[in-house]
Amino acid sequence: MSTDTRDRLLQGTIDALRTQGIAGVSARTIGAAAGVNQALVFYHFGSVDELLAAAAMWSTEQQVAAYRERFEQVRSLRELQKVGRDLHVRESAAGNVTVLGQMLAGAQTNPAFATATRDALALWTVEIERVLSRVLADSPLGEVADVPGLARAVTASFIGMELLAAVDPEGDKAAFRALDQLGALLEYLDDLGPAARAAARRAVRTAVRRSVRA
Amino acid sequence: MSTDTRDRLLQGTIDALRTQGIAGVSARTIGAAAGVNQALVFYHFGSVDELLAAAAMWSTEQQVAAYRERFEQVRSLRELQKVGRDLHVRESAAGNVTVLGQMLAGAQTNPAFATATRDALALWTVEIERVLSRVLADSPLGEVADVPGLARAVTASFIGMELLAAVDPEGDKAAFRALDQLGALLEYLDDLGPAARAAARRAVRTAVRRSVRA
DNA sequence: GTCTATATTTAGATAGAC
DNA sequence: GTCTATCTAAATATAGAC
Repeated sequence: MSTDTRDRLLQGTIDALRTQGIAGVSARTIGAAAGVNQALVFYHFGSVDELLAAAAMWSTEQQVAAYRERFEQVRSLRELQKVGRDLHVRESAAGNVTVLGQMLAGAQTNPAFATATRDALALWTVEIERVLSRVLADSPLGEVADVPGLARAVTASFIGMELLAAVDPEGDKAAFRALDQLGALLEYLDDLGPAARAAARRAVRTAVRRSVRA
Repeated sequence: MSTDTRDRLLQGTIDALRTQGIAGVSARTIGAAAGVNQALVFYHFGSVDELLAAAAMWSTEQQVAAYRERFEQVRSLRELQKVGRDLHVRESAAGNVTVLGQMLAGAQTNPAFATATRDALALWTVEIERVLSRVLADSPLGEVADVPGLARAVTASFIGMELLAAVDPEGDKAAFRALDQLGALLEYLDDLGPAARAAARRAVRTAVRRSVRA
């Protein structure tokens, strides 16, 4: 069946990307990973690049869908951190996030990849935006925070950490610990009294104006 | 002269990495970018991979050296953010940080790259650690913060943002704005009274214990 | 030390049999 | 729709002339 082979090729592309990286994928490595003939890459997707772009979206859609329910249950920054940590540990082992890193690397010099990767990343940021705006709703940060910007920063940082983890596992652990501390500091602000919260708000607003000018 | 050709090859590798990406570099593209014969890659460095590894270190050493003086003059989180922002704008245009992203992508599936990239990243983190420990010296965060971890988180996030910038410039701008706000919030903590600072310290310590258990 | 020439392998892509 | 066979281009790497 056709749909079956298409899906095998999409999954094979992800597997090849994971084991060979963007520099090592080819119609042949993909075909081998998919268990089908390499010529089918061109029959179904036209070119290797188009298959890579399609696979990035296909894979990310699945990933995001798998975490959507957990995201929906998040009610605090602490819980969001826990989901992020779980996601990092789990997908680091599975290597699914690395695939986005590979696409992102390829996207730097390939406009078609850039479009596909931006679209795939958007699937994550939309989800994170939703969680962040809920979680930050009644914190001093929430009233002034650029939530879409924060969501993008989180996504970009996450991918950076994912890439780092492969070359420096110990450094990656230390980095995650440090980010936990940062989250704790932000949560502390939620527990402040009204006067202190107003002061924090002013501090953030001043910074926003400053960064707009810069 | 031999040293001259070696340097030309190293610089050519960086240029090729920037314009072709890790998936597109080859002895020929490097030779062309360096203005020398492709066979010299093998004569001087043994293989394309070894040249890539050498170039990552060579380039990062230069980069870090170019920013060392500015880092040394940083006395506050605000100033560190400004240097980071400058570095992002400048090197984003020059494409020098992207090179580390390309190496990092290649490192995911190539142990030799992983070693070289970890060493190159270490040059940045050492520098950032120094600045952070100075800047955070008398903030509540500084007393409990995992400064080495924070330095690695900063480095990883920076590279992630750099990769993001190429595929989504608007999203990248928004992300940087959001991080500025975060910095402002942290600076606000420095301006708190003794009682509030003690509370913030406790909040962070609790988070550290929690994350050690997790 | 550098270049030319070339052996060998692998990649992208297509034609045509089934 | 899928596979075999194959063309062409490009890659790594080496031998040997200069």
